[in-house]
Amino acid sequence: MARTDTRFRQAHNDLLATLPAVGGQLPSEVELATRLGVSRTVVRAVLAKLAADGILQINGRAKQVLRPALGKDRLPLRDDYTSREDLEDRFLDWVLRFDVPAGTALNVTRLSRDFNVPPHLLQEFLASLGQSGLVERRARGGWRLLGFTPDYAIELSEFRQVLEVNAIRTLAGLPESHAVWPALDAITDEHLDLLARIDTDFHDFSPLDGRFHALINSVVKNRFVAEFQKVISLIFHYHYQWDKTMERHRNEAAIREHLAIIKALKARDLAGAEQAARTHLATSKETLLSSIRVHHHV
Amino acid sequence: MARTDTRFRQAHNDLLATLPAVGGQLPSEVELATRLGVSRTVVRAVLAKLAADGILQINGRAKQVLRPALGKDRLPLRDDYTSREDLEDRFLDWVLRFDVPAGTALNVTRLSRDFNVPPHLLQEFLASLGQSGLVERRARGGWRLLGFTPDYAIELSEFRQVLEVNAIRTLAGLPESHAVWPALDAITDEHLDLLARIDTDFHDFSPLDGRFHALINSVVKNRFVAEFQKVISLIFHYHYQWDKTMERHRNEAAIREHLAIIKALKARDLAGAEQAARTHLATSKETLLSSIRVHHHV
DNA sequence: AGCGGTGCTTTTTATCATTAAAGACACCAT
DNA sequence: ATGGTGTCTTTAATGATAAAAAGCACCGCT
Repeated sequence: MARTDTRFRQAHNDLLATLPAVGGQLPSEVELATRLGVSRTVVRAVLAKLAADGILQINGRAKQVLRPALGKDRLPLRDDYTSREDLEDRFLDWVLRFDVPAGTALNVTRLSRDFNVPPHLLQEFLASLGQSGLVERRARGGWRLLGFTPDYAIELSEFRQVLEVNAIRTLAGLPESHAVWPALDAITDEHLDLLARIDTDFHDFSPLDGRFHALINSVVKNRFVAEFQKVISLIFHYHYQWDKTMERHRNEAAIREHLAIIKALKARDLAGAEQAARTHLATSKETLLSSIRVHHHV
Repeated sequence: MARTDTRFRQAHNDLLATLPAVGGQLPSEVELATRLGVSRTVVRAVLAKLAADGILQINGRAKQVLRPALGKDRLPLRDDYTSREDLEDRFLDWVLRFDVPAGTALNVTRLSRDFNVPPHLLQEFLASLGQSGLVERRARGGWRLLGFTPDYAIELSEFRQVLEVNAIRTLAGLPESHAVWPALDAITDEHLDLLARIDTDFHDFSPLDGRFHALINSVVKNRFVAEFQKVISLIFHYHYQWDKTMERHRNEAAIREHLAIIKALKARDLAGAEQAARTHLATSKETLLSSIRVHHHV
């Protein structure tokens, strides 16, 4: 058919929930529209419905409440579609977790059913993934999953290294007054804190790692870098989630590598910092690769 | 309605064009499908149509030609939609050339009419542009053009510099036997050749520039780099097309900068090559920026 | 009995008509 | 004059639908 009337139903229920007492008046359509966050068209449809249900009496600009709203006046909402972000998460989860072989043809209909989104949005989502190289348009219809292969992981890691080493260089050249320095101090403390309780809390490392790399990269103000950083952190983050081998040991080592980078940066030792960063990124790359290999051999 | 039957019509006409003489036989459906590049379903539809038109007599696997094909047997084709590549070109052309202000809301219906593509494909195209930062999804429907602003150009140039300096570093470390060295020699000659006839042929520089940068970047085998290289060269290339100020002088200077980079590379002078590359990229950036400014003030 | 072939069915995708929603404009009432 | 409503136009999301692809089963010929 056509667009869903979710918007209308939502506004309808929202208005019912905040209805004035019997005999009270409702404000103008424009104000209601602002309040409910919808267009006047929707507001008018809701008002018409309420009038038809005998809840309101509408007469020009007078909108008097005739009776209180009952439970059965509420309009049922269909369970909502998955949001764009959820979709991204769930799709990556599917690709990375279930080890979908490279080259698999993607079935838009099936996926959209599984992920509970209109096919339309899935299509758009796949198109937006195009640039990340995980997925490809087939010549005559449909999509092909290129997959999260070792090749892919290597190239992603190398690209990450280029970006991050560049960030380190930029950072090392920043003046003392720059906000990044106190932020580095703060995150150093967080690292030391976690290190002290690493035996029990090593799971806390993943978010800290994310914030550390985000901080480093934040000094490069560039929309392209930022865009890629999103893909990168997404993928690395996902792998942290399910590669449990040697997790405690790995995380402790990574914390020490982070601290080495920070130490060199604070000493304004560009060469040292760059070297430390390369070491750390190489470790990350190996971790990522080994987790793929382990996964592939399960 | 539904899918267009362009595929069917095309196959129909193609088959007519290669029809054997009267009395001859057609090969199997599978073979025809391969030959025409379509599925068997389409082939069968075509054969049925030809039988209905009295051109073929079909009897089990015998497909005999009854009469030659006439001009009026050909099915008319609707003028075809714009291809994906054309769309990309035309869209960028529109954005860059007509100086669409940043923040403009894009009208999918109108654009799809103007560009002669189904709205559907335009949607997909806009989604795929998402990553390049030129366009953004609005909260409740529609798209917004973020536009090709000076900010955008600066960040693009900086990103380009990060990638290309990295390529230069990689290149300088390659062994003598690597194929890039003879390729560099060859492109050096092309530069010298163009330099000799620069007064008349300065228009030939743009493609040469494209090939030079592509060669430099070709040593980095990375799908993410390659992806971005496409965006970058597209945009720089577009600007070359219509910024005619000082074109001859600019191009001559650029050729000399290219030669300086090559010279340093061949001397394995990494620092020198990097410096020369930075200089050249800075010039490029200025050119791009000034062409935007000029354009904005027209 | 095997294999090249066809008949038929089942998916799956691209397109389009339809409807919800947004926005614009003109007019009305106070 | 200003805040409001009535009405119309435009636009985008959605589901129905037709085209194409892919799969399955069987047939006939050697």
